[in-house]
Amino acid sequence: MTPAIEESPWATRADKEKERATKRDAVLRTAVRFFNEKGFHSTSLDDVASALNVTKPTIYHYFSNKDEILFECINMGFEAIREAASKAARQGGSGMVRLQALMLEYALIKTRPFGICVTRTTDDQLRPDSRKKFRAGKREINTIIETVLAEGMADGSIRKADPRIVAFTLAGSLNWIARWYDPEGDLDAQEVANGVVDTLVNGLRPQ
Amino acid sequence: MTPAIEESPWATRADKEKERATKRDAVLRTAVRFFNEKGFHSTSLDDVASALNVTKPTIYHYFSNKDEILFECINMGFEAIREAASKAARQGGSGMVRLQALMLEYALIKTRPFGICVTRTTDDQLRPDSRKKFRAGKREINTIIETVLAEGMADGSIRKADPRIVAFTLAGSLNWIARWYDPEGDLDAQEVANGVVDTLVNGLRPQ
DNA sequence: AGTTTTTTACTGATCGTTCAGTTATCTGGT
DNA sequence: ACCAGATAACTGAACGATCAGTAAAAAACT
Repeated sequence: MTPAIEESPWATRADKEKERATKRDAVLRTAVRFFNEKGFHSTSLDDVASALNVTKPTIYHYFSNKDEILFECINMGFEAIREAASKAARQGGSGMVRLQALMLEYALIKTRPFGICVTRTTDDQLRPDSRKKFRAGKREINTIIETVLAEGMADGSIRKADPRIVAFTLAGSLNWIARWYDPEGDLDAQEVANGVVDTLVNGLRPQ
Repeated sequence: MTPAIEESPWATRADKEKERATKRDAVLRTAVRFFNEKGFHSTSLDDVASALNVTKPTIYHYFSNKDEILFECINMGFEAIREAASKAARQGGSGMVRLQALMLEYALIKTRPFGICVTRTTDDQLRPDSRKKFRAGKREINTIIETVLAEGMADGSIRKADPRIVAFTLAGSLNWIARWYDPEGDLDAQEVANGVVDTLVNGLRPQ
């Protein structure tokens, strides 16, 4: 083993790889902000590049095209939802309890850049290949919700109805947060999440 | 008075104006279908023109630019919602009753082309001027919902909560229909509307 | 003849993408 | 310790395709 030497000014291979990953990540984070703010089509790679103080071709060192950048942003959002789902599943409890936990996390994700990006992206913005994966991802999430719903209806913790329609109703309210939530506004993300989920769980009818 | 003559083969001024209006309308209807299917940016005016068996400059005879076409599509959607709102207001009843009527109509509109277009359009697709009007229209509709909600909460027919959050929750579920409803699917528009509204009114909790 | 409608042919701008080349850093052989 | 070749990071400049939008002429209509 090499003895523990004082700091070397030279980076190790691991350091270099980490730096590359960091830069790649910075591209995604900058890009997703532009996409959410100006829209995908109205964001040029020059916008992203100059915000990072580099030139456009530099971006092509880390990504092979604009489609890939968008797709990876979306994937970050999907991944967050998947984690929320497995966390909710792990915690156990009735269908209703698990669904509520999932919805609260889901709502929070929809106030954050990558989550917002998933909602704001439409099929036509992606190339056929990514579009397929995008659709598959949306179906996957829809299935997760539908499954928990069906379980809750089976165990009596959730009112019985067509799980397909209910799933879309929930997804609609939650996804829509990505279209109206304002971090500068006077409602913070947690208040929004609680409020939306409460409305969905208890409905409009009094009592 | 001119006597009632037999049919003249020449069109009257009114006929000409009507024909022009019909053609203008056809452009909107064709355009909105493309916008909804391929997205605004991915739809070229050549697409629209050739679907109508004319060339692109013909479209410019009826509209001054692409932005105007999109904006008028949106306006048709807004107009439909406004009508639904005033119809619900006219019918009277408790806040809950009027809100339910509004939501059912709203849901149906979101299964139809111009309604879908409103949901699918994002700020960045419009020019500054239309964008302002678009935002104003969205605010207007939001205010309508919030007002009925507040009235229902005041008269006790709707459970009390923050009307802003509840309004967005409802709008989310309803608008989202525009993103998932499939006219070819096995659920018809009325079933979807009933199901979504039922879920929102009664919530997930049993009983 | 004059007006409306439509077309042909073209322009101008945007922007994703690529290419050729520079600099700096790293690696392996001596 | 040194050098040669490879590799990574990055840039300036240009290409190619797509479209929105326009000008001018032809066609249709009254």
